Formats: sequence, C-alpha cells, structure tokens
Amino acid sequence: MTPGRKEQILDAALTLFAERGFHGASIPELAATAGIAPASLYRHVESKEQLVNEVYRRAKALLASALFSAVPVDASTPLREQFHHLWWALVGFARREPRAFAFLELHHHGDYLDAESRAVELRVLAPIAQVVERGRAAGVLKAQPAPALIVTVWGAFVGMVRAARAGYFTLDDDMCRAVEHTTWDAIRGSSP
Amino acid sequence: MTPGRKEQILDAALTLFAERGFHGASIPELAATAGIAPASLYRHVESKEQLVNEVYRRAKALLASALFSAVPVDASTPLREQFHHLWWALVGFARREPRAFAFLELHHHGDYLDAESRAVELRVLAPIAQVVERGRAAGVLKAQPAPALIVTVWGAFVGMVRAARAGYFTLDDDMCRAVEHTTWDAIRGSSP
Amino acid sequence: MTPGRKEQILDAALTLFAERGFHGASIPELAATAGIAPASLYRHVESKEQLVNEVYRRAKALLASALFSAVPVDASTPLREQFHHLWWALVGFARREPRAFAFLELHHHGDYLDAESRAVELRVLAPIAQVVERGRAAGVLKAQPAPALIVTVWGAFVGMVRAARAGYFTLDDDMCRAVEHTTWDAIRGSSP
Amino acid sequence: MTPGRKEQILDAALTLFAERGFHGASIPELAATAGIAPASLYRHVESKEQLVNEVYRRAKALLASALFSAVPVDASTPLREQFHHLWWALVGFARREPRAFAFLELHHHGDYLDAESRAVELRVLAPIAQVVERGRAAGVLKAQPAPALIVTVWGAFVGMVRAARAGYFTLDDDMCRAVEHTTWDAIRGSSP
DNA sequence: AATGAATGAGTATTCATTCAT
DNA sequence: AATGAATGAATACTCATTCAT
Repeated sequence: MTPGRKEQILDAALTLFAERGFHGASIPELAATAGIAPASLYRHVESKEQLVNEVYRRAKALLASALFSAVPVDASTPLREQFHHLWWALVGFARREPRAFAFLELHHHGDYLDAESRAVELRVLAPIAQVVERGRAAGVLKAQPAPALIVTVWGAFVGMVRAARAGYFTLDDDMCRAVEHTTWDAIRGSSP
Repeated sequence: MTPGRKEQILDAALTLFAERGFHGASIPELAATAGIAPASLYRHVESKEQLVNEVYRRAKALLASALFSAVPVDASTPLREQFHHLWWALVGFARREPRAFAFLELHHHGDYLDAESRAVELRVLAPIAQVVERGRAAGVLKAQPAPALIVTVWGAFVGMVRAARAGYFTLDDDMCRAVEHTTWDAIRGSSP
Repeated sequence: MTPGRKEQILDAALTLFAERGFHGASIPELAATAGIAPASLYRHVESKEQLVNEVYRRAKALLASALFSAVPVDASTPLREQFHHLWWALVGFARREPRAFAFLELHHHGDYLDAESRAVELRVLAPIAQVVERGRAAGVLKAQPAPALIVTVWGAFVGMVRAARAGYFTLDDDMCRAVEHTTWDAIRGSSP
Repeated sequence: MTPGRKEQILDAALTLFAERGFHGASIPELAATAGIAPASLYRHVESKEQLVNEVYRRAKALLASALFSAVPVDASTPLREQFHHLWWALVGFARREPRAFAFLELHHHGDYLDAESRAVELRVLAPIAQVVERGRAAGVLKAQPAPALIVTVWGAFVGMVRAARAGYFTLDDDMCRAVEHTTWDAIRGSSP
C-alpha cells in the first residue's frame, strides 16, 4: 500500500549496511530503522542476502549513471576537459550519496554478493577506462599501462573521500580541486 | 605450554577478520582455524573484542615499522629517492603481509575498536606526512596543501593494492613502478 | 495470541525457581516447563533476571493481599480475634500457594533481585507489625520489643510450613490450630 | 602438603555456598576463594557435589554438637533450665558459625545432597525432641503434639536469626532473651 | 499489506572436569 | 602436591525466517 515502503527499506539498509557491514546489521535493526516490523520486511524482500544485493546494484547504478553522464558524447572534447567533467561528476556523487559511496567501498567483496552484483563491478569503471584509453592513444596521457593510470585516478579519489569522511578535512571545492590537479599531473603525458 | 598457541590464534584471527570482517567471523570459526576448541580460545583471549583490538594493533605496528624504517635518518637524501624508499617499503609490506593490509583497510572504523586502537591511526601516516612537508618546504613538491598530496599518494597506493587483490592485475614490479611513476608526477613540483 | 502464554511462563518459573533456586533453573528448563521453545520465552520476558523479579513481585503481592485482607478495618476487634484472622489468612496462603510461599522463602536475598523487588520486603510485614503494635499499646501483648514478638510469630509460622513441606507432618487444621495456640501464648501478656 | 589445604577449601565452600547457593557458586570462584587453582581443588575433592555434601555434614555436625552438649546428662535438671541451656547453645552456634547456620538453612533441600546427608537432618533435632517429650510427659509443657512444640521453638529461633541477618536488628543478648521468653511461654504448660 | 507469535540454528561465553607435566 | 592447558557440554540470549491471522 504505502508506495514508499520498499524505498524506506532500501534506504534503511543502505544506511545500516554502510555503517556496520552486512553481518553487523541485523534484520530487526533494519526493520526498526525502516519503521516496520521484521516480519513485514519479508513482504518486500526475499532474504537478507537478496536485500544487500539489491542495495548493491542500486548504489552501483547510481555511481555508474554519475559517471556515464560525465563522458561527453562528442569525442572531440579535449581530454583535460573530459577528465575535469569526470572528476567533478565523481565529487558530486560522493557528496550527494555519501552512504552509497561508503557502502560500495565496504561491500565490493563478500560471499553474500551474487554473480550479477559482482559483474556490475567492471562495467562501472568502463567510462574511466574509455577516457584513459582514448588519451593514451592520442598521446595526451602517459604511456604507462592503462590499469596503472586508472588505479591512480580512482585510488586518489577514493583516498580523498575516505580521508574527508574520517575527519581529516572537509570535502570542499578547494580540496577537490587540489587533488584533481595532482591526479591529472599523475596521468598526463610529459608533452606540453 | 605450546608456545605458538597465541600466535596461532592471532594468525587465524587476522585471516578471518580480513576476509569476512569482525561480525562475519565467529568464535567457532576462529577457534577451528586456529586448530583448538572454542572454549580453549578463551584461555588466551579475554573476548572477541579484545582479540580484534590485539590483531589491529599488531597489524598497525607492522605497517608502522615498515614505514618508519623507510625514512632515512639522513635528511639530505634527495626527496625523489626518499619517496622511492617509502614507496617500495609500502609495496614490501603489502606483499609480505597482504592479510594485515586487507585487515587494516577493512577495520579502521568499527565500534569494537577501543580508544587505544584508534589512536594508532594517526601516528602511522606521520612518516609520509614528514617527507611531504619537507618536500613542500624545499619547493620540490607542489604547493598544494599537504593533505592533498598525502591523500593522493596513499590513495593511489591503496587503489593499486586493492585492484591487484581483486584480480585486475598482479602486484608485480612493473605495475608498482608504473604507479610509483604516476604518483610521483602527481606530487612533484613543476620545476625541472 | 494464546492469552495465557505469559501466565504459563510465570507459572513454570514459579515452580522451577521455588524448587531449584534462581541459578539452578535454566532457561531451557523454564521454557520446556512452560511448553515453549527457549527463544519464544524471550518474546514475553526480557531476561532471566527480569523474570525472577516479576515472579518475586507477584508472589509478594499474593502474600501481601492475603495479609492485608486479614486485618479488619474495625480496630475495635479484640486482638485475640485479629490474631486468629491473621494466622488463618497465612495458613490459607501457604495452602493455596505453596509454591509462592516456598519461592519467597528461598529468594528474599539474591543479587538478581532489583531495588524495587527488595522494597516490597518491608511493606509486607506491615500488617503483622500493625497488629502487634496495637496489642502492645493496649497491654494485651507482652511488653517485649515489637520485633521480638513479630519474629516469634512469623518464625513459628514459617517453621510449621517448612516442617510440613519436609514431610514431618501434614498441614492439617489440628496442627495449625496447635501452633496458633502456642504462638498466641508466646506473645500475649500475662494478664488474665 | 599444606596441612590446612582441605580446611581452606571447605571454608571457602561454606562461605560461597551460604552466600550464593550450590548452583550460584562456581568451581573457579571456590578455588579462587580458597587461594588455589581450580585443577588443584580436585586433588582434595572428588566433585562439586561431593564438596557440598561434605560441607553439609560438617555444618550439621557442628550444629548437632552444639545441641547435644546443651542437654545435661542429668535428667533431673528442671525443664525451664534445660530449655535455657538449649536456647543459648543455639544462640552460641548462630553467633559462632553464622555461615554454617545460613548454609544449613539454604541447603536442607537440593538434589545434590546424597542419601547420607539427608539422613543427618532428623538426628539433629533429636535433643530438642527429647527435651520436649520429657516435658510433655512431666506435664510441664503444653499437651499439644510434640511436633507443634518443636516447630514453634525451632521456627522462632530461625526467624530471629534470619531477621538479624537481614538487618532488622542485631542478635544481642537482649533480643535473644526476649525471644527466649516468648518461646518458652509458647510451649510451657498453664500450671503455675 | 502488515504483524505478533513462534522457533531451529547460531552467538559469545562459562563451567566442571581431566590430564600431562 | 600443584597447576596450566584443554575441552565437551552447557549457559543466557539473538537471529533470520515462517506462518496464521
């Protein structure tokens, strides 16, 4: 009946799983956070495992759409600019959906994730990989293996968000710009 | 009597906690992995919480010693060289103690960590911070805020190790060298 | 649903706690006696400690009501008659609720009793104390300190019930009358 | 070796069993209180059950000897005087061995007591019964059934000690005398 | 659609006891 | 004689899940 019930459940699950992990969040807690009885939860969800997987796919989809929307259809856009779009798309995501971001970080492993959930993993980095490949081909990026470049970008970004969440600093524009700068220098080629 | 009992337990705990997290690893499993009965575990450990904390402190100590040993006493060493030492000390640690590395990544949050365990957190990054500060002062590194530089280095490193663990590539010398390269370019100053 | 569930549990607890004491009665036993699964017990009770305390308060309330109902509102009733009422009210209680009586005897100490439970203790002897005080004031009872009189009455009564329970005799009217007689002589003044 | 070892154990057991009951006192606690290791306890004692039984018999023996010594060999002693001896022998025991007294009260039931322990029960009240019987025969005591008289005396005494232990008053000479007085009046015949 | 009641399987932890030293 | 180490069985309690209503 209540149209948002499922939404409430997924939202509660996102929060609790992100905070305490899969095994640390119990069904009674999840139900209580969602404002319903434990038994009622099973009207909307098949099992705890199915629930994490659903949350996982949602979070990934959110991240993926943030990323895809950042890569311009027009391939002629200068790479530096593309990188800039990508970077701030990521920042936007981390700011808008901090719980989803934290959840994804904590759950990209785990026996409880099914095959389909794991599959999403790779697809998500595709936009980054695509930009990188194009840049390498055009000689604008370093000649290093693509994975080295990707890992540097993604790692620096995650490190920045984590540090902010841990309280070392706030995720303000200045900081994001600073790390965008270091990260771009990390991957760009040496030619002017 | 068996001198290695405690060691066995801490070892088993390191493995299981790293693989499944605190709540995902049960006492029966921990005991079985250590090759003893659940009840026997309590002759060596006060509680499950005390056990994670002990494992946590050990892992941090291992990481800390790897880092400290990498910073040369002689401050006149060129910074690029210092960075090189640091980088490969980290690589050495991640290779030698992959479980400790994974454990630390997964457990730097968590209600079950006591005050003392959390305190170690900051002390560990001190050597990196120290090198970075010196470099900034000398104009060898970028003028960006130190945290931005540190986060880039540490993030890229963690990203690399994680990606390797996830199976995207192996943590071989070539890959480590490649990311060392990108990372150095990320933080070094623009002067020749 | 089953409306008597809680009742069944409290009843089972009364029996087992009275027979074996708090530590001697286990949750599985309590649940089995109540005809439910151990886990189900916790839908009705918060913890074992809360359960004893609930049983304790119920038993005390039963005893208290038996006693209060025995003291006539009309203070002009001759004291011998009042004592008679009191005595047979006690006998009635011990006969009707032998388990409650046994339980109270065994549990008026114990760390597991909370502050509120202990508080009931004193209130219960109030009716006896009241009768005794009135009698002393009127010179119908001995001039001995009230506690000496109260303790004699209550002690003789408890002794009688205990001996009956131990099988030395049955708690029949003759025996109760006999001890009523001795006890009255114990406290009554020497005047005709 | 240490000659008093067994004594220490029995003493610790007396204390703990009296305070917390059989099931409430654990072997580790008993051993700790006795100042030895749990395993060492089993050098001196066969099992926890055997230990309670041993403590039980000791306590009963202590009480029995207090009572027996109070009944004068000379049967011609006036009964009031004999009662007086008996009463103060009991008082002496309750004061000298408060733990033994408390222990006996708490443990005269219990599955863990073996046949022999239970047997002691009856023998102990024999001296009281003997005095009572003699008094009834001589017409100095009430004509009520002997058990009624015994139960009154013993019950009032136990009630007094319990109340003192519960903190309602101290077991001083005045109080003991007062209750001796009420109790004697309870059982003595009506003749001058 | 929602839930109170119920429970088998599991949780961390303790206990009484044995045994090698 | 004494004990550290070990453990099977038990303890109080929680969980994920089902089902009747």
